[in-house]
Amino acid sequence: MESSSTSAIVEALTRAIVEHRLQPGTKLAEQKLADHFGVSRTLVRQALFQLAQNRLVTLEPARGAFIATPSAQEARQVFAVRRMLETEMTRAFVQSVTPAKIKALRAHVASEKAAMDAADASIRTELLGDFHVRMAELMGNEVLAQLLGDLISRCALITLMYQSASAAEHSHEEHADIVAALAARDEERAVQLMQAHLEHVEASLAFDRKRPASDLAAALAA
Amino acid sequence: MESSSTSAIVEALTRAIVEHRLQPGTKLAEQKLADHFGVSRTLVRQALFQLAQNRLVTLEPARGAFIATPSAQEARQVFAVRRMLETEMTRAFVQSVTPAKIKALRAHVASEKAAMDAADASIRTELLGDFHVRMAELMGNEVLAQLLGDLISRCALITLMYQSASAAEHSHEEHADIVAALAARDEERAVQLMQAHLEHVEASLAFDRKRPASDLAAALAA
DNA sequence: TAGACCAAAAGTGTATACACTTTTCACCAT
DNA sequence: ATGGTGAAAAGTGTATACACTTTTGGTCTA
Repeated sequence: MESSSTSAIVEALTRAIVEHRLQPGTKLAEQKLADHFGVSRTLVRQALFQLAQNRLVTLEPARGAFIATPSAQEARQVFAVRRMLETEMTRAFVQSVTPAKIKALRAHVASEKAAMDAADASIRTELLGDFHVRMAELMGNEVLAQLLGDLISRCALITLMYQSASAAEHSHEEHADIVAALAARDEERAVQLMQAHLEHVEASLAFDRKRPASDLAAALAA
Repeated sequence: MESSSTSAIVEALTRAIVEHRLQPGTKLAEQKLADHFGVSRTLVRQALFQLAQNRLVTLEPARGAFIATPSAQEARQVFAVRRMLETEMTRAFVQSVTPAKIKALRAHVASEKAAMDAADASIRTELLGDFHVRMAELMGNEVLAQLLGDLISRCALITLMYQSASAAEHSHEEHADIVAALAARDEERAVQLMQAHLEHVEASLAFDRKRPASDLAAALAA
């Protein structure tokens, strides 16, 4: 079990969704995916089930799988959970901070800075999300890292659906500020900055959008 | 898709695991499960995949599915995440407390009290876990409720593996104290009590156990 | 022209088939 | 007795088959 083929499909589709190559609402026809990946529908179905559990895909009985279209309410709930989790994660991080961890975070923020200038939006989004996952990983808590990773994947989908024109692209600077507070072991300031950061990201969303479904073959070809 | 058969199997197995009728490490043979539920292996496999994502089951390639045996490290990580999440959940609960919500929690604590005296241990465990899920549900945040539900299922498995003779069975009283603090809108006290409660539960575990695998057919017959 | 209706096409849901891997166990050698 | 060997049995991994549902698209009717 735990076929590598299945997880390869899950990863390919997750990337396509998180990198915004597949629009919410897009139908994921099993046979088309099977043809594309060169496997049978069996493996595709397993992958779709898994994605449905991650809430990136919605399964409608007898109708098929679609890229999820999270409601504004669900979006707010996801952000509320992130605030809860990351507030306390930040506190715990300060308690167990080391020079090596700060160095790792600074390195990540540096790579964000590099991506800011040149690369395309999808890579930026991915790196900005990874900052939070990296914090969790550095705490050595895999359960936390996995959980937060899932939430942040959902956030990528939410961002795609509701991002406003002036999306908060000062996230990178806020990350840098958070790292500075962590390095100074200033717990209250770090928590404050993290909460403000998450509120900014959420506030930058415009909960009144609609976007067209995208072309399956074209998105996966990339 | 999203067959009701599959979710029925998931629920039956989850209950069997959480209620301690299936011991960690027990092999879950696909054909035996298929025969028991009167379906084909296809549906059983879907259910096992889903349970693997919930971390109640471990899939070993070409060897099959087994009831998960969470390590002591994983157990501590799960509890650490619960503390993070529930600390902030408690704060938010106080912020949005209403008489109706307090009433609902009191009703739950009352049903715990009733179960304490008579019923068997598995029902007690289930009710004690449900208290935390109920809090999440009352906050109207389904994302939070689902997440916490998953974590608490894992805790049930952990409790099974590592519970000591003198398991903290004053959880019920601690729940009552928490509700009292919530009703008084005493945020700091409520948070304090919740953190202490989770620490007590974790502290009651003996991280040095081993238990035998259980008999599949007998456990599911119940 | 617009709408209802129905058959064909496409797609999903479950079972089954088959290849390949792991486990079991009888048999043999030491 | 003990430990290794190999074939049979059991079990998993993937593909395919088939029943049933939804969608499509054309035709008929008002």
